Amino acid sequence: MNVKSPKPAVTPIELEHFLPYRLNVVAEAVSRALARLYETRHGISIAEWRVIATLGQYTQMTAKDIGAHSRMHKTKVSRAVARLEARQCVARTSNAEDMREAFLELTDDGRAIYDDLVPRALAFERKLSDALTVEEQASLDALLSKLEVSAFDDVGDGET
Amino acid sequence: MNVKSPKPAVTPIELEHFLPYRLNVVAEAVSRALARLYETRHGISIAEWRVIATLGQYTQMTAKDIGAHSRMHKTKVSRAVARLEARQCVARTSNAEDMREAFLELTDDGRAIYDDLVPRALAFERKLSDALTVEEQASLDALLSKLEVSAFDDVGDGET
DNA sequence: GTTCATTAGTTGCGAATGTAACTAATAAAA
DNA sequence: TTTTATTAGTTACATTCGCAACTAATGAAC
Repeated sequence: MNVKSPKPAVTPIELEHFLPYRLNVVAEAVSRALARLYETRHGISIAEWRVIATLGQYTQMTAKDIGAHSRMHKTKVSRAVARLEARQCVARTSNAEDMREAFLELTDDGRAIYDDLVPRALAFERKLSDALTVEEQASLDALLSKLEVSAFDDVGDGET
Repeated sequence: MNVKSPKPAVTPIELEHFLPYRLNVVAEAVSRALARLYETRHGISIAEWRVIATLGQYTQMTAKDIGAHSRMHKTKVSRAVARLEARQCVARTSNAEDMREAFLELTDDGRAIYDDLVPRALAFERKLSDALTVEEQASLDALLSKLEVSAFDDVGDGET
């Protein structure tokens, strides 16, 4: 009892190998690089890009559905759509059957942005995953899917 | 010339399989769940956790080194450290050899938080990667490393 | 030693974010 | 029909973020 407990000495975490940290660092680096593309070419944010991408793929959708599909908070969608509408990239048609919601579509301007960005975004992705073999790419896709399930379901309601 | 060019018709991107999007969604879900842990137990943010984790691992460091190690913008580090200092979790000792910088260390309170969070963070990670086999975990780690390199070096200074 | 450049760290500012509260419309209950 | 609950979407508010500009200290050039 002469040494005053020589430090709690928890085995430390090595941040560099801590999965949540690593995922975040990679995702952030990728997002940032991609955002630069959207921003410099068309002055749009990633949220705006996601709205455009969703409408480019599905033609017509409500804000709620866009949010569900692109996994964005409804206020984020609302504001992204508002900006895009102000810039005439998205058109709103209220639904006569349910006046709470409105169908959103790309305008010609919006589609022009989409058409311009799609090949570049794909090229970006290709360049990114050039570091991986085809098998690795497939593997990564599968692993991300598993993590996604795990992250949304399991984690977050753990013990405590 | 009777049809007015039947839509540009770029092959659309499927957002659900677009790597940057997927990485971001997974990373965000994981971060959010983990942040809830740090927040509810100790009222700290992820940035603050990263500072604590870095100091927990390396004992003493300057703000600059913390930023480099945990890949955070210097203003983010500065503000996180300021909050932690105000809460007596981090102590600052200015370097007599170079008065611009200061060495940072965890106080007892800071270390208590660290000691409390480390096993929980590791449990969280374990739970998360329980969805994967051991080989898959190793594979993911390697793939993330490759992507990290790719994202930081290659991409971002492409053509245009 | 004096000037100039660089570096560590902080702060002002505008933009972006999520929560919670709100509006307006629909649906369910009574 | 009238009340009550739910839903789509917007907005007020507080917080967070990164860039750019700043301060203070060090180092380099001369």
